[in-house]
Amino acid sequence: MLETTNGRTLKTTKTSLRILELVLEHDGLTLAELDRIVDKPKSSLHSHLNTLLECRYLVKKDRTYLASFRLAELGDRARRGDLEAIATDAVERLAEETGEEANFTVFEHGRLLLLHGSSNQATEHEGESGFRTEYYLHNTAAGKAILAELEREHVDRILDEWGMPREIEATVTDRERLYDQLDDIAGKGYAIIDEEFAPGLVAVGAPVHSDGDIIGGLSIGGPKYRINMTRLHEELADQLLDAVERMEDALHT
Amino acid sequence: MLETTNGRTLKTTKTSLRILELVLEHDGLTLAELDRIVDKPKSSLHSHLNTLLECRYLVKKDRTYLASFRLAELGDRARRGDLEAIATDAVERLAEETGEEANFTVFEHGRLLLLHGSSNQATEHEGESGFRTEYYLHNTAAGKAILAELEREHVDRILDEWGMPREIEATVTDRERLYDQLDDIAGKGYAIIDEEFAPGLVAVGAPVHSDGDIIGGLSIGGPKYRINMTRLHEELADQLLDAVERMEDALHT
DNA sequence: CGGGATATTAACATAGTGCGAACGAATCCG
DNA sequence: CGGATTCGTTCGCACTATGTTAATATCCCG
Repeated sequence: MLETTNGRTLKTTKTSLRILELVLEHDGLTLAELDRIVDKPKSSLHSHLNTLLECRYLVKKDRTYLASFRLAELGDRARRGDLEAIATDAVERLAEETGEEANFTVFEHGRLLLLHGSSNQATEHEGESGFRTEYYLHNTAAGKAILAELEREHVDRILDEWGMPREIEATVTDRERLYDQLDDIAGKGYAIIDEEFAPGLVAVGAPVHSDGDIIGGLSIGGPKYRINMTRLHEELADQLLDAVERMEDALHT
Repeated sequence: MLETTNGRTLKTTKTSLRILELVLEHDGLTLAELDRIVDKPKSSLHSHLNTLLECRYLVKKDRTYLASFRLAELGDRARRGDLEAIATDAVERLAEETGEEANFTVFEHGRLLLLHGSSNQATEHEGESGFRTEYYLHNTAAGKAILAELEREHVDRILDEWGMPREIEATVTDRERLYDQLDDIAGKGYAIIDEEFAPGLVAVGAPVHSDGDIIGGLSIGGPKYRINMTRLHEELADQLLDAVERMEDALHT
């Protein structure tokens, strides 16, 4: 699961995929609209769109290009069913036990992708498109816990690639300070965030392993007025680590 | 939703996507394995894999490339939530009413993709990978009903692209015979299949429209010993057409 | 430790892409 | 209703970026 960014990389494919993602994000685009977004000649864009059409990644309704339903089905195949089931169980049970919100995120390419969260059942991003599903490592509980287990060199590669954008005031944006925190975390096996991601939000997180490497992170969080630091560090951290252990056992088959 | 296959098409992107799909189908591939499947130099394949890695469509675990979880999330965005909900309702209700199996499929690029079927709850292709999710038009009830509504020229384009593979003995594989059937169907608004798709299976199907064009097809089917031709043509066809009407109303918002 | 398979990098020639511009086809507006 | 504008598609050239072959590096097995 290492990601090294060297080696040859095909620009044609890259821009095709970029265009695909733009169409996805905008829920459909026409050539002219795309032309306004991307600084490339119309004719070029046209070739890319046409290729994506022929490969059935897009569909054309009148003049606007839309993501195909086939893309959704391809995406489904990318899900590893067992992980999804196990993670969902773990999250629901943890949420139940603690009364707080639990999440499992997949660790991939230096970021965390939400697989299942207890708040929004079934991960349907229903309605509002503003729902976030991808997180940084430096400002999330599970993320910091994961970073603490990686070699410093790897941490650096990730930070180089993604940076450490400030989410709110308390977000750590200085590498040295983050390194210090990671050293603290390393022994405990879990990390916390204290309003570093969103106002009033505190959380505990820990990595989940399978087959020797980190596949994601489990976390519990809630409003600061309900969770004080002792509860976070003791009660919740314990429950979290138990849940992680159960998950890892379940994955071990 | 027309698909015309002319215009420039980028070979680089095409092979990249082909490789992506191969990785998907095989649930992970190593470079050497891929090399055995695809007749291209290893180094070329390597560039493609590397590009897909960098774009986060793949993930590398040891030496095998796997579809990323991010791909699954991208796919989710391709789903139009309203359609999914409406189709699911329609299918479940129809299955309940008739006691037979109902399906809704999306019409795209000359094929039908299963959105929801009453037999397997929630469209999870759990377990067996052999589960089919993509159908031809010429040997399915909904497919024939759709073809009957298209202009002959369009029908030809689709048949040219996909052919008319024989599924079992009774499958229509002759264009002229299919044309005749389509003429029959045209007036009725629904089509039937009689063991043309699978042994013992009969079904009725009809197109579902939204905003003027065909977006998919609804169908009911079951074993021939339980469904005789009169029930199929009268009872089930009626219930089907009612369900289609309800779906189209629901979609009209 | 060494041999065979596998992955990665390097260098080169040309196919294939990017580009600009010209053409057509819609669509808007007075 | 028709001129003007926006949008989509096609064409041909230049040159970049890809495919390829070959060499190097890494891994994995006994």
